[in-house]
Amino acid sequence: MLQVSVLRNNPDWAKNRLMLKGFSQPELVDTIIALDDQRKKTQNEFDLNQSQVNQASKQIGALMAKGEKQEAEQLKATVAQLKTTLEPLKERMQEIEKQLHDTLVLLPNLPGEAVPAGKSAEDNVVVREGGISKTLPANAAPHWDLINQYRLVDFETGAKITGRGFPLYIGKGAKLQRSLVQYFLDFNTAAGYTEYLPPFMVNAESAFATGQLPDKEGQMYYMEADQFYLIPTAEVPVTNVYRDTIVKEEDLPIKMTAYSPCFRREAGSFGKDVRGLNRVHQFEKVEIIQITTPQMSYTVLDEMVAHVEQLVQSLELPYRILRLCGGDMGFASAITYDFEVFSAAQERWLEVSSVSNFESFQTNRMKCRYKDSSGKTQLTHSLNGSSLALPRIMACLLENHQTISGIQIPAVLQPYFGSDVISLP
RNA sequence: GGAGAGAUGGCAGAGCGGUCGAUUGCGGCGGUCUUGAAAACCGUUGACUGUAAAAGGUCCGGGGGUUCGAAUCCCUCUCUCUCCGCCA
Repeated sequence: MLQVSVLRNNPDWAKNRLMLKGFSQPELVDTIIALDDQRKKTQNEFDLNQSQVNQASKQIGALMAKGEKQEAEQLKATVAQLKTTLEPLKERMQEIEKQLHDTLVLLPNLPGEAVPAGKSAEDNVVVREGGISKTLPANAAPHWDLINQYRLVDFETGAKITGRGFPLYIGKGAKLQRSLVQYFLDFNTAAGYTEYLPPFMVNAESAFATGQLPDKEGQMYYMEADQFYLIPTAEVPVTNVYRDTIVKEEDLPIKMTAYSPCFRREAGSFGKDVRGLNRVHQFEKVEIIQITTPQMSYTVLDEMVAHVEQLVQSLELPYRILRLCGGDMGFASAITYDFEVFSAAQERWLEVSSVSNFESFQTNRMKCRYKDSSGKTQLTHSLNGSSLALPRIMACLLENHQTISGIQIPAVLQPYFGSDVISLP
């Protein structure tokens, strides 16, 4: 949620930024400022009245104590009179505040100055490429075939148990998932991230705080009976650890990591994009999250990008890093870097990580603040990134590391996986 | 699922209809003392809103009510703890 003060300070600039993100109603900025003006005015009127009521009530108390009943009764009548104007003012104020909030919540975060203009994925900017490209055997197969050959994932049985997009991992496939999770968590904790294992369902407050509500309501699975949402990412429960808190400046940055399954309805997706492990309703992911001061957040962003890059490199995969253009960014983000790994057998890039700085967009919703050196309370900045999302990493591992004699396991994973190759059954 | 107890500032914990935004202790910050530190002593220390700065307003788990006046009384919801039941 944007701060009204930011919009007030420079409405035209804010509108331009919103348009860069492809937001279709920049005029809402003016609506918000007008509502805020009304709010202030009404608040002022209300406060004035309330102040009189408060004073009179005190006097009544004093008069009663002295036993001057007559005067007290007179004052009571005055208060009753005042209250007839107070009530409608209060109602009006609540109404305006609700309108203001409901409108404010519709605005996406403003993209930072470094964000390139553009509408879709084609306009993203490649920041750099790296990693190892291997020459594949002549009969190289896409992962959905490899999965069958090596008996790693059974989509049909998953569909029988639940539905399409709920993969059933089997044997070495299941173990590879577990190995990756373990490895990623160890890699993150070694870099100073504290490991969390969060609840996999959240309430509406938490989903609102990180920006999933009201924007992405339809993308989440919802438990009607208990009013819980299945998490689309560990970002939601873990960032909410610090909802409604004031942290000490010396405790920043706060670094957290968590594994979780992620549940996404992905309503409306279809075609070859969803083939195999490319897009599923339930997948595993390890996430990194940081809460920092505004001054540090862009340094921290670079650090997180470097961290994820090392992780991708260690898996011996060819990758590239993109800076997303305004139109391709998420609702809550101020700047996002995507990591894509080249899937040789599919001849396409697959997104495996997304690292974003949310600045104060989430923390303003969450009321996560800190006291700066001058003693003033200020909003913190929040950032997060995947390190990493498993299904596509698995897809790329299988495709890029396939050889005639089996799937080679990267050296860093071997201690976790317990062998250096997956052979045909 | 059933019964009971509770929810107050960073923490602990008073407060039982007016003088309570809230006693006190701990912690934090500033100072005195000290070569320095500790101890002791003195002062200071909630959030939000509002303003040029004030004043003013709101907040004692959430929501509603009674009253001129509510942290205090009533209703309701949520959560925590204890006991019982069920269960991995």
